[in-house]
Amino acid sequence: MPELPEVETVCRSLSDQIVGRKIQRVTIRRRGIIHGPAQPHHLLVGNTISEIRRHGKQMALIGKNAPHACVCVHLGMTGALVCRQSKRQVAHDRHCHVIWHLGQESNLVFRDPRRFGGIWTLASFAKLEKSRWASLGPDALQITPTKLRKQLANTARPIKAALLDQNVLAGLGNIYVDELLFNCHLHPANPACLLPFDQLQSLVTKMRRLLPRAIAKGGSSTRDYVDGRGRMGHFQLYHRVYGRAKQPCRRCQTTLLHTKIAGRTTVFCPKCQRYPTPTKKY
DNA sequence: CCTTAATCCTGGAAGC
DNA sequence: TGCTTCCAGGATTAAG
Repeated sequence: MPELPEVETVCRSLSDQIVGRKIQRVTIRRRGIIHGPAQPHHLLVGNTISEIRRHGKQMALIGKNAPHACVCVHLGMTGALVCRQSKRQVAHDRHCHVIWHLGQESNLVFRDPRRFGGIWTLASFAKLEKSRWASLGPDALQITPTKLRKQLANTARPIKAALLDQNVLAGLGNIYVDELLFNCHLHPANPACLLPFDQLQSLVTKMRRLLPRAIAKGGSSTRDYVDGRGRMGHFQLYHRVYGRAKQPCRRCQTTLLHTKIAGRTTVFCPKCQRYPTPTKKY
C-alpha cells in the first residue's frame, strides 16, 4: 500500500513525464472519487503542471497559470497514478477513474480498484495547505526528535498507533511502522508518552535511514503498487517483520509474533523488541 | 482519554 | 473444480 516511500517514488517517476506538460482534456469515469468542483479547469485542463509536491502520503499537482489550480491525490490503499504512452495501454487498465490527456498519446491515469483513495480539487496549493493538509503532522522525512517529542508528549496510546496517525506524523503506514519499530528494538505497544528522549532520537535516526532506503528500491510492492511508470518496487525483499509472522526473526531467529494494534495486523519479534523499561511485562 | 467495530471496496487466497 | 468466506487496510465515524 502506498506509504511515504511509494508516494515519493510516484512523484519522482512522474516528474519527468508530466511537469511542464499542458493538459489538453480530462475524462472522468467516476465522479464520486473527486471531492470538490470537477469542471475541466478545476482538474487543470488548459493549465500546465509546474510542480509536484508531497506531504506524507498525499501528493499535489500544481498548475502553472492563474489561478494556480491544485489537484491533491491520495492513493489510499490500492490507488495508482500512472503515465501511459498509448490509448491501448489505458484500455487494459481496470478501474480507471480519471484520465488526463497530455497530448501525443500521453495519458496520466488515476486508477484505484478499492477506491479508498481520492482526488481533491482546490483553487491553489496555499488553499490545500490551509485546509486538507493543515491537520497533518510533520512529514516523516522532515521531523526532528524535538518535534516528535512534542507530537507524542500528551498521548498514552501505543507508539504504533501514534506513529500511524497522520495527524501526529505524516507518511508512515502499516509496513514502515512495523519495520521502523523493529529497527529501533521497540515493542509496538509501548505507551508513546513514556518513551525517553533517546528512543525518540533513535526513531528519527532509523526513520531517516529506512525511508530513503525504501525509496532507493522504488518502494514496496507487496500487492499491486506500481510507480508513475508502472514499475514495481523491490523493498519488500528487505522487509524484516512485515508479512513475516511465524517466520524466524532475521536478527535472532526467534519466531515472530503477530497481534492487532490500532486495528492493524502487527508483526514483531518478542525478543528483539522490548519496552524501554525492562521492569514492565509484555 | 482510550478502545473496538463498522464503513467504504475489490481481488486474491484459503477453506470446504 | 467451484463455490463461499475471509482478509488486507487508510481514514473517518460512532459507540463503548
